[in-house]
Amino acid sequence: MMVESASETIRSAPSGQNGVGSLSGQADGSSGGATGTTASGTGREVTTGADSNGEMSPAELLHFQQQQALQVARQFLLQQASGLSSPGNNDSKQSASAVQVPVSVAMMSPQMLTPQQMQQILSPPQLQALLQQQQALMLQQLQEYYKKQQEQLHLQLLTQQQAGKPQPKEALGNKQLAFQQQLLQMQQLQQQHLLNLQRQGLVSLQPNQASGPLQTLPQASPVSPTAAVCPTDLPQLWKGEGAPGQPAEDSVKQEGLDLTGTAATATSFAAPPKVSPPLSHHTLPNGQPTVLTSRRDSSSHEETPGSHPLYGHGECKWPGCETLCEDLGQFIKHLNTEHALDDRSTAQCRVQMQVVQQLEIQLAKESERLQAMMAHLHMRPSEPKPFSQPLNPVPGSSSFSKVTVSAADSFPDGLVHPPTSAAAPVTPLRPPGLGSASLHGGGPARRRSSDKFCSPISSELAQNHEFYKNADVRPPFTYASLIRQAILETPDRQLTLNEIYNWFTRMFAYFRRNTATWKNAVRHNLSLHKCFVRVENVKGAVWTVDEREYQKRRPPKMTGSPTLVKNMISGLSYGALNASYQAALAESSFPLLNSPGMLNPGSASSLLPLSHDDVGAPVEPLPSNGSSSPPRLSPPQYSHQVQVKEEPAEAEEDRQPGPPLGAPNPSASGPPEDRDLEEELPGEELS
DNA sequence: CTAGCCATAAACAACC
DNA sequence: CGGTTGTTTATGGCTA
Repeated sequence: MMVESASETIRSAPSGQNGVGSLSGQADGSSGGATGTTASGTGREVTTGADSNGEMSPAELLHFQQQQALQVARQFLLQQASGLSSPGNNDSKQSASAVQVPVSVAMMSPQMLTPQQMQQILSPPQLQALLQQQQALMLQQLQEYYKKQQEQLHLQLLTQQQAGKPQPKEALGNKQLAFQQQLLQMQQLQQQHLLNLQRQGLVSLQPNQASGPLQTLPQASPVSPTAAVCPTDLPQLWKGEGAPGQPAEDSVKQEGLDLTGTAATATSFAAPPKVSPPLSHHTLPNGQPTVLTSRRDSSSHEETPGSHPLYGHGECKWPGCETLCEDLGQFIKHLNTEHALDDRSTAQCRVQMQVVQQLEIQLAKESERLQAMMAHLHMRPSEPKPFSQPLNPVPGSSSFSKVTVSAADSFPDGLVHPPTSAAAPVTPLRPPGLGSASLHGGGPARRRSSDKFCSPISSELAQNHEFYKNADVRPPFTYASLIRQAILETPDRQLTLNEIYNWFTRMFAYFRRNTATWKNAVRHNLSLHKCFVRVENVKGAVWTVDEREYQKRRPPKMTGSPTLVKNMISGLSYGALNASYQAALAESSFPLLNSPGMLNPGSASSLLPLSHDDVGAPVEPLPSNGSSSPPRLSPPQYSHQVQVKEEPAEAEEDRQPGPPLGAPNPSASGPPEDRDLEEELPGEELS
């Protein structure tokens, strides 16, 4: 994939390297500006527990504990990552000059660095040592975490039993079983990790434990595949590790292998100009406060509480280092000298980031599964809400650039760099329903073919609203559909170009970067597609959508067409994100979120807190407005608006699906309300 | 192999 | 003059 992207990027290069390079636009994109961090997380907590009872059942309690544990883990990972990102950022300054390097590489944001690239950056032995270190470390930490969680669970279960709450024994038993399995899953996760490493020949641990025990998930047959899939996730990322042959890779490699040369290259992705202060600055303040807490957790047994996250057991824990340091002071010194801001450190950070991301992904998966399980057990409506804590300051429409990002994350270029770290926790979360819209191709989570036309976009969007908003994932929709969506979400169904831009950035973390690119694309689409009509308005020119036109060109394609999806995936970004995304796709086995329709209405609705109204849209089953299948284009149109608020619009929308435009598509001319459209239509229609 | 779609990049023109 | 908004054209990947 990376190769693909590379070639793609390069493709454009020939036309004018200079031009391209100077086009700051490129810089924009490459530097991966603002990102997930910003994300506004409309804390739209759709009934987390408000549903029914007010008291907390043991089950719920358990759930919370689980959640908490997961969050702790998440945060821990996050910290791990963020702690690393800073030094990496520092390095970027050096690479400023090396921007000429493979644009492709430069274009990648840190988190997008593929293992292959790592390889290029680091010498094999280095890499290996590094990885081993990392893995060992991570595993250790994970284990600790799991242990903890397990304890918690046990405790909880005990309490439950003692409390003797009016709980059907049977149910309890089920739960226990489920949780135990979940625990096993978690453990398996570790094992898988090990396996993968072994597979790569990176680690030589005994596989003894790696005999995957539970495919015996309680009920969900369709779910089980997940377990099977997991193991492939990591390799996905680390693949190519040992494969010497890969042609594409070779070609890339030729461009430079030694640290000196390539490392700089790799770093170039970052910001060009000056970067934050020296390493010392980061490592200390950065690591101390945050990491300390988690650290204490995991290493309480034998490490000095006040120690540096990278310092333990009297030695430097920097990947592949192991230098012995008598005390923290010495360690700090060592850190500043040996692991100062240089290409190598940067590269190593990346590797670490990858590791963290992978783990994050896994964690997210497991936690999702856990939720689904609990949901199934009626413990509570599962909240697909993936990201919970870290990010999500509400995106002030304008105060966007300011975003709240840790000092370490902000970049000199003024952009908020997608702090791999910060982004990491988010990205791994796969869009819950993603599979649905994007998997037409053929995942288990298939949709009725007719769905193709049915604007999966709005529902899709609604369901994964949060996800796209925070994760730096490219939405699987075409520009055209997105633009349309943006416009339709407006009360008067018209937007100025700038407003459209804003919508994009507001709704998708992905579009907070590469601005030059997608804005151009948006404009291009607006001009190109007949379905977009420009209207002179009081306040200038606004764009509207000609539904009929849009529908016309609808059939052949479809939002989330395989092609598109594929493209998007490949373009997704070379990194964990991509991995997670793909994993998600591959893992279409997640029935709970992918296809609500597969569940009984009851549970389904409870499982999709985002907006039950959406459920109707994507899931055909709801004949809500009569002719809902093929012609109905409008409903989804925007019934979603997860955000809620534009009541008037909604009203309008509702109207549409119904009699006016809803049923007969081609003939139906927009609802009478569309004065704007009407204006346009005459001319446009004929064309 | 071709036709359509789609994404990107980029040149240009008209405005502000 | 520089940025924004719109149009167009070119190119290449994909899928049916």
